Amino acid sequence: MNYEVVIVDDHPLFRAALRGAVAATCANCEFIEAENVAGLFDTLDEHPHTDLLLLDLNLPGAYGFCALAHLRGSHPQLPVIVVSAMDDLRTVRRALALGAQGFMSKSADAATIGRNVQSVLRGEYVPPAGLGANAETEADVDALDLAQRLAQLTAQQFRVFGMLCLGRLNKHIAYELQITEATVKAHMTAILRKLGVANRTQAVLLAGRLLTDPREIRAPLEEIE
Amino acid sequence: MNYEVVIVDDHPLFRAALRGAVAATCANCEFIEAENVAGLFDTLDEHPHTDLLLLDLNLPGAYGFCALAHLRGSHPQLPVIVVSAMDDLRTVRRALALGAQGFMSKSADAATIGRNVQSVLRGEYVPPAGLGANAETEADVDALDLAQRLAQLTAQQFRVFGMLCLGRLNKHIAYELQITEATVKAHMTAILRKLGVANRTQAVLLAGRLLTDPREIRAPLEEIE
DNA sequence: CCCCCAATTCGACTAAAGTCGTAGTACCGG
DNA sequence: CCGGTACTACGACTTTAGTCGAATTGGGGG
Repeated sequence: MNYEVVIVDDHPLFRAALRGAVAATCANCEFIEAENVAGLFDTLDEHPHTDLLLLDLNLPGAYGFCALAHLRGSHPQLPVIVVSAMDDLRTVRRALALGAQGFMSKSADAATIGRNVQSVLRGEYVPPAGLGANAETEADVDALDLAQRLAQLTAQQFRVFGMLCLGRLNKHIAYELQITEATVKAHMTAILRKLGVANRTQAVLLAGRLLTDPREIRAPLEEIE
Repeated sequence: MNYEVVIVDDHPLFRAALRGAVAATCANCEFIEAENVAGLFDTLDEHPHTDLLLLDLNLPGAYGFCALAHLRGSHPQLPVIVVSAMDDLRTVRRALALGAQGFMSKSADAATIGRNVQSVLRGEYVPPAGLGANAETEADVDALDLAQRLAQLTAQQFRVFGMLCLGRLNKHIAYELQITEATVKAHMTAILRKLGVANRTQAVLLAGRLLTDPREIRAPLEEIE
């Protein structure tokens, strides 16, 4: 069969490697590539019948998780496999919580990659082996909680939320979605409620915590004085 | 001339070495030393006319970045040179983003250190030489540009910006700073101009790109009154 | 078939955010 | 002493954000 596979990564070499690994197990695959989030959505507009998306999380601007959230709204049916250099438990959980059908470390070998892609193309759900074995740290719970709040959003609300994360005005969001500003505001109210925040600024801050590199978290703050 | 220079580092030997390197180019410098963040703020209270602070980032507990953020609020006009064992690009640009006037690697030689200190004492902005030389990616230039925009903020504007990054309303910021909401809005307008963005949501997004984890800047700024 | 529920949409209203002009103050060089 | 400059502060407007109530649509059960 003929599959359309979109690959998003900012490193041309890695895109090529990924393409090679998938092609080895899928002779008739057609590949489309993008190197950033903007390019990704352009590509999806041009190829509405994409069968699979391989998404790197560490894109320029670090909007990987936001893009994933946005995808849930704009292309709910499109299976996504997250390909990330960071493969710690927290990152994996957040990616899966945001609706990724699969997760692969960048250090995975070609055979594993090909196998996972095949599985997802068949409609399977492919979390990495070993997930669920480890105990949850407090940070994990926090991130999961956040992701689950995001998961409550409806499709349209996800689209609004995605543009909110780009700093757009309600007016612009309304124009993009072909609806009235009043409607955008209504969605915004629902989003704020579901995320448990008071205004759009706090919503963006909350989204920023999803983009946070867990390894960077430093010690608590009381002892400063 | 007589400069008061505060040196903060937890290793006595390194403090001595730093003192020697600076003294070689600044005969009349008076040195005050502290070995942790608490000692730093005590010292600054006792010596309110300090001309320069040499701050190690790798203090016990890794509160270096927190301290830097706190300093911008409590002692906005005090020039700070960050001295760090970690001199990767990410660390450098975060330090500069938080308002450091200079950055030196701990592996720098005495002559370089003395020269940089002299430059900063003259009011110059001294990012490390390596930053311009080996940092050619678009993201790096972007980050430096953003850091310099942040450095344009006045003391009061920085306080407002800090609370903005907590998601506070203008009303609350006004209450905290003991000024009118109208004044907060005026500061906000200036902040948005200097950062080159259109509204507070975009300002928060911009901050998120520089300060990977907003929680690091959060606490110190909360303690400013 | 009808009812219920959820999603989407919108208009009218209130609250918050942001702009513009202006004024006081402190500081610096001539 | 005086003019320029930068920071801070505020009031009056205009624009944007957010809430509330309500109408519409498109499915599932009973």
